[in-house]
Amino acid sequence: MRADVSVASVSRVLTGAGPVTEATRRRVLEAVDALQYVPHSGARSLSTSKTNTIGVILPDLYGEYFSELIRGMDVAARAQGYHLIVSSSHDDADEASAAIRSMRGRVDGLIVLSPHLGAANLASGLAGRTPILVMNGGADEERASIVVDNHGGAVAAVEHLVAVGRRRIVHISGPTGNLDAEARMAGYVEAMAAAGLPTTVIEGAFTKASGHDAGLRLAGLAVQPDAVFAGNDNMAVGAMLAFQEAGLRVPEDVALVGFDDIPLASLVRPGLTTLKINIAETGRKALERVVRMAGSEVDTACEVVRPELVVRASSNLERPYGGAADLNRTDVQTPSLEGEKL
Amino acid sequence: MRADVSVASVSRVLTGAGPVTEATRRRVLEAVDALQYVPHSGARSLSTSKTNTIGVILPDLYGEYFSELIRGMDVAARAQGYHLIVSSSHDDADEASAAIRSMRGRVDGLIVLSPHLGAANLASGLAGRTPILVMNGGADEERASIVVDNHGGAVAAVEHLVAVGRRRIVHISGPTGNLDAEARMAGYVEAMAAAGLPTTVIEGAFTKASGHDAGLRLAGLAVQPDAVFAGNDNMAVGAMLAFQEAGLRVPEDVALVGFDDIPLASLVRPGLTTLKINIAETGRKALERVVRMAGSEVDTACEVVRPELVVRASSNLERPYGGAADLNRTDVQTPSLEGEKL
DNA sequence: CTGTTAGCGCGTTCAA
DNA sequence: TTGAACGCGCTAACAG
Repeated sequence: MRADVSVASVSRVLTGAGPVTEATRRRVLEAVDALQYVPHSGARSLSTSKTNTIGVILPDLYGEYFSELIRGMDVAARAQGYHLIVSSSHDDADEASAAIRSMRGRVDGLIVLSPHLGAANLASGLAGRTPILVMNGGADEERASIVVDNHGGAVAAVEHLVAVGRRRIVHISGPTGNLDAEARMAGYVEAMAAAGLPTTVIEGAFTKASGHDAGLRLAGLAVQPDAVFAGNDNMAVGAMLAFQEAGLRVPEDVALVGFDDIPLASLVRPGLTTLKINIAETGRKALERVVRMAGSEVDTACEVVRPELVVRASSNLERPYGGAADLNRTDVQTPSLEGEKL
Repeated sequence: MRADVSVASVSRVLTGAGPVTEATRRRVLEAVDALQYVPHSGARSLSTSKTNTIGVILPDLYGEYFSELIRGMDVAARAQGYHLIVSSSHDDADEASAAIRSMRGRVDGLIVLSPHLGAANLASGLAGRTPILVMNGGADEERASIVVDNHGGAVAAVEHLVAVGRRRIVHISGPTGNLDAEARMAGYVEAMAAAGLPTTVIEGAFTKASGHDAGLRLAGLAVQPDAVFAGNDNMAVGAMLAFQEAGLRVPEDVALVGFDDIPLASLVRPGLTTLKINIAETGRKALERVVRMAGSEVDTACEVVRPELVVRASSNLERPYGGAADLNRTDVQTPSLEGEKL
């Protein structure tokens, strides 16, 4: 060794654990500096069985919902001294399951958002005791999870549209098989029934393009709807554009409500009424919980995120430009999240 | 061992290397299945000194530019059997440098986008021979890099605005210290000089909010500009909203050009004229190059991405709704990228 | 307080 | 073809 010390002393100095004399400590740091030595975190992980890394399994990275979520997780991860490893674009359960398996020995915990992964896949996916937090829409009694109150949000959306005088309210749903989508649709159906109104559902795919398609079809109908509740903001924005291209006015002819409150929702004209989920904040919570679980804290709670109705101009005749003030609003309270950088 | 074989045989079966009898091979696979055995990738990495992981160092995850970029990288990574580990929110060189250091032994290569990191920091950051590809705006003679032709793009923007009859063209710049921002501003200044026009620059921060602020200031001027070239789309959109709130019409009163062609650019009304960078595609290329470098292929090339002027309604009186067709367009050619999922 | 030693879980020599 | 031993770089337990 450059500093005439053993590897153990070096380890002690670098990890900060164990007793070291100030003199040797200085010698070690000096040598580290001279040799440009950087510890090999892979080897450290093998020795400590701690990787300080959390894996995130996503269906896809497209759309602002997921990028916001990852941003929230990443900021929290940095604060906790953790790294984030992302894995997306899993089109089926097998792929997602393989992705989970390949994470073994690489992560201390997992956050799973892939709706393809049922409880069975999760159990078979990882042999050891890798903590898993699921956020794929299905409430899980046994496992740590975060779910959005999709049903309640959808009911609030319909009730709002009814309150502003709409009656022919159509729902553009998310894809079948997606639990979030199905819960939102169920809430719509129930609330419409409660209001004594007939239901109409067009299936979308949570994408802007599918919302656009649905909007064009609705605009071409003999009896057009006077309101649309879309399963998410992405589709709502697509539908809004379709309506505008077809010469329909929003909200005068068709009121529009989305779901999620992605950043884009407050930027489109008219501003989009939606059910706000504090996305980045939810990501932060998820990461902090899984980190605690990695510290062998038991956690089988199912946290429910309740979306909040944010009324903007798309469903409100009295607020033509509502939402502009949102530009300077910071949703997440963490100081480091303030402002919006490139 | 469950299958009465040595660890070596198991290794041979699982890695596919080395000679194995069909009989033992079957026994091993059977035991693997029964035991729910999953190889420990961390240990494997230590042994092979291959992590199959690429690290991405970002200044921040905010905004569509970076999420698109990561998406392109992630898709390519999966295709190559690689994982992606992201690390963002490094506000200064020290933090970013620390982030790089903590990646040692964790990744096979690095893609660095932090503009804070000069060549010096990069060199001192990683001791060993971890391949690094830089994309932080500065052309690097020695190192593998991908740079955008910011100067050329800015010149094209100004020439376009001049061609459609604008004269009082103001630039909203990105933050000082950001190399991309500075090159775009330089291109603006040069092109304006070539056209014999006076320059005005307002400094922004690449954020929507800063573009909004700049827009409000410009709208309040005694002599308002008849065109604005913003350093990126984010700021252009912010300025567009500010103009609309101030009662200015785009493009009739003020034409607007952005930079990047983020997905939002074709969605705002009017559609935003911009300099298109195929963001996801650029991310894909970056990942593939760094993976090749990890396979000890030497690469010190500096690839230049030339942005393409996309004219939409924000600078064109004859195309009030230009950009709607973009909804169904797929920028990246990879099949798995088609459509736009939640 | 410090140095020596034994694993962490794998891939990879070598000898059998 | 297979199995036993070694080493990847580090930390944790022990002994000095």
